[in-house]
Amino acid sequence: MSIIYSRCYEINRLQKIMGIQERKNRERERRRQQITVAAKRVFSRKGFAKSTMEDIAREAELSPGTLYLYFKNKDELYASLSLRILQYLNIRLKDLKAGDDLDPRQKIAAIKEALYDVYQFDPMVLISMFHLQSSEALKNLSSPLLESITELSSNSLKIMAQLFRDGRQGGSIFTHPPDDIAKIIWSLFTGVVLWEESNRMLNGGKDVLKPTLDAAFDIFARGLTR
Amino acid sequence: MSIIYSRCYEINRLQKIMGIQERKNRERERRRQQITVAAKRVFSRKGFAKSTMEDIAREAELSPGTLYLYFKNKDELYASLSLRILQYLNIRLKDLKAGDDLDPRQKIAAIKEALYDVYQFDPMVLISMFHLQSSEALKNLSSPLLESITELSSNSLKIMAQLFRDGRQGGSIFTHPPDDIAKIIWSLFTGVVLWEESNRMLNGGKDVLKPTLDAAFDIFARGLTR
Amino acid sequence: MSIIYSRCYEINRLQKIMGIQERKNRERERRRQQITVAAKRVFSRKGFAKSTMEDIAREAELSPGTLYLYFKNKDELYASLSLRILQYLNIRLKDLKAGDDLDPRQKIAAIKEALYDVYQFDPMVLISMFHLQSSEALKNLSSPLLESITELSSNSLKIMAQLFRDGRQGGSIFTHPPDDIAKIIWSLFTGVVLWEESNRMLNGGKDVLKPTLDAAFDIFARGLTR
Amino acid sequence: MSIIYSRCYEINRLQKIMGIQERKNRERERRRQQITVAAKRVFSRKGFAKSTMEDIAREAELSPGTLYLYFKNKDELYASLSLRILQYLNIRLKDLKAGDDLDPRQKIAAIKEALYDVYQFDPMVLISMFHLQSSEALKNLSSPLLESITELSSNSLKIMAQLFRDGRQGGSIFTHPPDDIAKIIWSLFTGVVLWEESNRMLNGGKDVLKPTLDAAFDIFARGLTR
DNA sequence: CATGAATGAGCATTCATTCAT
DNA sequence: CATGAATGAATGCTCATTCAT
Repeated sequence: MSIIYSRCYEINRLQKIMGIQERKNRERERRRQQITVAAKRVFSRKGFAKSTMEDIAREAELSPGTLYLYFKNKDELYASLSLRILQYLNIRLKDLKAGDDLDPRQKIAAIKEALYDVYQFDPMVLISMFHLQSSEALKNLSSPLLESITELSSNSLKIMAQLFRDGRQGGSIFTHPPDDIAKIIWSLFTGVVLWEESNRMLNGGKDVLKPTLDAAFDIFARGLTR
Repeated sequence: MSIIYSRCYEINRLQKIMGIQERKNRERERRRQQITVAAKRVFSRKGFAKSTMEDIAREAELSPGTLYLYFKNKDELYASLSLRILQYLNIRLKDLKAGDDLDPRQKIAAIKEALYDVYQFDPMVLISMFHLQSSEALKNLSSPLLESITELSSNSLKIMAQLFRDGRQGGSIFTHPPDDIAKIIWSLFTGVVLWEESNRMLNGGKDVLKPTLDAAFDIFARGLTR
Repeated sequence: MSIIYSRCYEINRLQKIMGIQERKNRERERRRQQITVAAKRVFSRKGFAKSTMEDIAREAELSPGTLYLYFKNKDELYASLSLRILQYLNIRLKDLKAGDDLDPRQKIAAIKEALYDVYQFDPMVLISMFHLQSSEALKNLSSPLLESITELSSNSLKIMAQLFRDGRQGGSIFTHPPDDIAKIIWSLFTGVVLWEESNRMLNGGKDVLKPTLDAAFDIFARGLTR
Repeated sequence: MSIIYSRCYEINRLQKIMGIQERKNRERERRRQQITVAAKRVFSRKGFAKSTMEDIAREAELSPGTLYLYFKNKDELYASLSLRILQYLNIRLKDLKAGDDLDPRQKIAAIKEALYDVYQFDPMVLISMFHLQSSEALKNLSSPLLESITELSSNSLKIMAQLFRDGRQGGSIFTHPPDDIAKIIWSLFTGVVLWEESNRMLNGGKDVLKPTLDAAFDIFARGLTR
């Protein structure tokens, strides 16, 4: 009898383990998203420093305590926003590199589009990412998160550099090493975004990021090949 | 002792009668500088968010209350740091424009030096300025200060644009309008500074700002003229 | 599989029909022990104030909610630890009193051993019991638990007093009433334990409880009889 | 002129420094007392764990922030209560030792009075001191405070031991070393206080500490000399 | 002008407890 | 019975700002 009983128990347990774990994980990921989305909204509305955990909790229709079940602290919650955008950048660049519908030169030209898409993907968070990166907030992050950020960041740069290397084998002659080019392109991109952003904040006015970005990359591309 | 004391009184009275307004003003300006310098030091040491008004007061060897006699609030105190650097940038660019030892082409090349000097002048504050500009802190500033900032900022851009216009009359043919070029150059500069800064913070490592900046401006300059 | 499943159902039904109340009770008591043991371990490791219900649940390999099926609240859970030690003390003293291998004088001498055994039985919890007894925590306890504690406590004192009364009939002449002696002995015991404990915490050093306790009881015994 | 001026300045400054410093210190000490008294009252009323810093601030008719100008944190505030009582004990014992109106035997007998006075001085805080000493709270204290506590504590013990040593030279023959006697007396004292305290808390009833203490010390004294 | 003690609103974080599953 | 995710009140502590002296 005890054998049958324990078997029943086993079966139930197995059934539970099978289906439940993945549903749990999906549920958990959904909650994280829910919080992330709320955080982004609050942050856009009230600014980084003025947003409180309670604001975010209210926006997410959760209690403050719940936030801490999914994020270690406020800094990590904010950092996780940056993570998402870096992941997106990474994916876009990987796809670009892997794609076979473009020749090396075209791929290089397409980097600009990828970067602009990143901005489109989440303008506010992109801005905040610059905040984060140049700030003391980095010191409070847990190492796994910090490592993810640095790795994604350096990975994106590496892919860009590789695209330039491929371009060189495709016949282009660049004036500078691919690694340098990659990081300067990224700097140019962030610089323009920041400038247009602060400019719009100071003077109001309309969004002229796209044309400015086009001009900047146009000049840059022209100066790049010899 | 009482004799000395009464004499002191006389002297005070005389000083009052003389009533030199300008000395007052100069004195006042000296105090502001004293505070500004202290703020900069504290800020460099402890980071923007972690610095308190009391820290600054202690560094300035003043009391917290005194800070508020010279600055409306913490945000204005910090913003005033940015002001100084913008003033420096402005002066440097004005001098460059007014100088007659360089021809238009050389002047354009000298812009890079001017920008790098701005960074040298006060690296930490330059970083913080980017923070400030792209942030909610701008909303708390009093209009006079905000106007000063925007005016200095736009003025610097205008001078740079003018230098390019002069260069055009000096024979250079630019691919883009001088105003656009000016703002893209500024963006490139800030972007590179931010990148190198955050990179050093994340990965440690040595300061390679200068070579990166050289490379960036080199590429850019090459792409600029046709 | 469905066959097995339906059989499981049968078994469950049978179990219900058999409905052994006592097994339920024994099971319930086992769970309480499981929790109590876990609480003690956590408490010893992290200290009274720092231990959370979740810590205890994790240690007991149960969920936090389950703890509340067996204990009304955190205070009661902790109080139940004290209960166990008082029960032990009670049993030891009862046995001592009932035993017929010692004469009255020897029994009195054996009290010291009993008390020391209580300390050995669970040092940390004994300490915590003093905390509890002299504290506000008592106010939050439910009356049944509180009554158990006071009853066990007073019972132990009564047995000790009885031992002294027996000793008087055995020829010893005590300078003070047995009830007073009993409570002073208990006080001496707790005082020495607390002192050695705090001393070890403050100054580090090795455990010298036993010799101190011996000396204390030695002096006390000498002063007791006339 | 500048000499006279600077002299005037010096005189003013000296006058200020002279009178002000001591007044400041006295004022500061007064505030600490104010807070300490309030803390003691709140603590007596609501118990150690349930008292909040805000409660204490309200009782002291101050704001929460002010408390932190005088005490590093909650633990230190509470520890400072213990400090006062240890200081009192120390003074009482020093006076006892220094006094020349009692012979060595009488001094030893007077220890009991001193200890009882300590209890009278501040019963609640004495209790809390036992809490503190046997608890994890010790770990959070700053070293100066911790050192003061341990030093005062050990000092008191040393004085008591010395009194017994003096008694030995006065002709008394003790069964145990003076150091051991001192610590056992202290243990006996604290044990009795705790017992009576918890007993009154559990059973209500009137204060019978004095007679119990008398009895305890009576027995102990009798056992002490040979 | 300068002071610096006092303020008190504000916030991140914790954790005992509950309840739908 | 058991679970454990969610709760949300509670709290220690901070710090920009004020104001009586």
